[in-house]
Amino acid sequence: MLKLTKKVDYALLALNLMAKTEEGGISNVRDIAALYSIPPEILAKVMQKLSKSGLIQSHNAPKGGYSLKLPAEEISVLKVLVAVEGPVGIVSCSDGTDKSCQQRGQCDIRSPLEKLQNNILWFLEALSIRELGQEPAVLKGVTDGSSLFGQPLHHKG
Amino acid sequence: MLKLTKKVDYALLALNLMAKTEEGGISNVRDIAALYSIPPEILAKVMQKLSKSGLIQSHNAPKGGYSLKLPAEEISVLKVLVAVEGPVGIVSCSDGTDKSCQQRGQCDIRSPLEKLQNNILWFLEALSIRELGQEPAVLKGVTDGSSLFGQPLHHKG
DNA sequence: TTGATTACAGACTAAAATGGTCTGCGATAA
DNA sequence: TTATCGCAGACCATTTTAGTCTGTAATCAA
Repeated sequence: MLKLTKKVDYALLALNLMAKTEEGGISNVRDIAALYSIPPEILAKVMQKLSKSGLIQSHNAPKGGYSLKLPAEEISVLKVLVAVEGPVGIVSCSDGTDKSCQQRGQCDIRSPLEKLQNNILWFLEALSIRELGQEPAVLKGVTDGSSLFGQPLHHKG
Repeated sequence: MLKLTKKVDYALLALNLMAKTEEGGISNVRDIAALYSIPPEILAKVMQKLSKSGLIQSHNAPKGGYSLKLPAEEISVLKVLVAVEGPVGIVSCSDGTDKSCQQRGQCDIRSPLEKLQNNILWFLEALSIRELGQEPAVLKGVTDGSSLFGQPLHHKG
């Protein structure tokens, strides 16, 4: 629960690798899969989805493969996630999946949960695959939760 | 993916209801299940887990049921989540589930993902079931992502 | 022109997580 | 002593996730 799928993992690993290669560099599925011990067929599907979503560019030919279609700074983790797995929602009534929620009439916690979700989405959108491959220090503004709130509320850490 | 389970939904609905009843009030499974159209057997299991985790107190008798064992302000959504579903990790290598990650040797995105996860956990810990039942305005500090960061980074909303 | 190499496409199966059902036991207060 | 509540766990169905298999299409180089 609340877990990223392996396909998303694979996509992030691949994109992180591509972000580190020189501008316009081409990587192919076989090599990436071998490097990370990923089943090539799975990675192939994942890359095709990224391609269809316009995040990467395919080169269908010998010595071909994929290259980033956008600067690494403009490819957010959220975009990757949506490209690979579709719309994201921490509760099913918020991603268009659940058409007939049994609790809808009586549900009185939807609003805060949706706000919670918005935060998560915002984080995912703020984090690019460029930052993904950088050292922790660079990520401080995005991912160090300890400085995010004015008032500590009820958190005891 | 990245979705809360229905059991967690049910737990939050039940706890939110209990938080709104007067201090020390007792609610029983049958009534709560009926109110929210939840299968009673499922809710029963969920409540038992909450009880074992010390979040609520059981009263095993006629006219019995459950009452909050802690003030609603001190029961975080994260505690509920862990009580019902166990340890939380957005990637399996970070919750103790995955003992033999194939990518471990080559993985160079673990650190940022774990920081991302820490943020999510922090949010979940900062949000209590008391806030869960209050109007959106009260939640501004916790759940309005638009004011959380100093620098906007690459987010375009 | 042919063949090796790459991506594209989708059916299919296996495994795991999730959601839900069923049955019986134990505690307690009226 | 019995009806009402929680406790416990086996069991099954469904959905999601992960992975496999087969074949097609595009492109470049020999």
